[in-house]
Amino acid sequence: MTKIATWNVNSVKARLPHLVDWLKTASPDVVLLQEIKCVTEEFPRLEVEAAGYCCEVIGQKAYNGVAIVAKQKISDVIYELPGGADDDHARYIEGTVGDVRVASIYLPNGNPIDSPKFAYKLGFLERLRVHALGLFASERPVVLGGDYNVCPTDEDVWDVRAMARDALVQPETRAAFRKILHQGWTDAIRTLRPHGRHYTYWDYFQNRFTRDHGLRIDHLLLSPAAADRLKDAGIDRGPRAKEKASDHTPVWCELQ
DNA sequence: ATGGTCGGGCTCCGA
Repeated sequence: MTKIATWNVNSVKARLPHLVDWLKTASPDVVLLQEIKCVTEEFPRLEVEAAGYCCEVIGQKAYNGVAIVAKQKISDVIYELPGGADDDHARYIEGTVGDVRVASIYLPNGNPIDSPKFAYKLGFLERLRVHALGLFASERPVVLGGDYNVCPTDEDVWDVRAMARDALVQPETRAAFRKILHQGWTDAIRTLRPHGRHYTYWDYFQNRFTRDHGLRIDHLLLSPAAADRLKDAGIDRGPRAKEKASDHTPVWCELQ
């Protein structure tokens, strides 16, 4: 059994105790991290290795940054999403662990929707669609995990009215996400829990977590070869309940 | 009713 998780940690340095703790208690084989918020050289490699994990990292100063953390060695790594000639954001890393190709994706937030940030988000989704097509065609087990900053349906939003102007729920955003899904990818959480509210993110404001006013924006997309092996998936709210928590919590799946 | 709270890096940006 292989357990693969995605977690936007909102600063890997601020979250290091929580991360190491979760590696020990949840014992995932692979964790796809987003928003590490440090340059590559400052990633806490020694502490993660001491917990029994390898890491591959692409960071930048202050913002963004993604990593793959795995018990086994990580090979054939690429450190950016192809097709972004003038894109210097550290938002994509992809590598092979065992026989599974995994990607850690930090999709642009895209707010406000009348700014260039929204166009950048839609452009990134289109680049991801093109790249995902190649991964899909490989017929390998592939897991595209990350903070997609997309609420696929209204059921993934605690308050549709409050979010109406938000980039995470716009029809264009959802259409671009669906275009990827429709290649044949399986949304691990929605497949195992077709109904109900299963949030992965709660804003720091207004005690949103304790009131379960959240969003489902962190996703694990599985290629058919991976989906055939899907045994379980879940959202571990434990880390979000802690003091000094990230605003996101880990989402995981188990492949046989 | 456009607030509220984080993290990073340095007086404000991004989420």
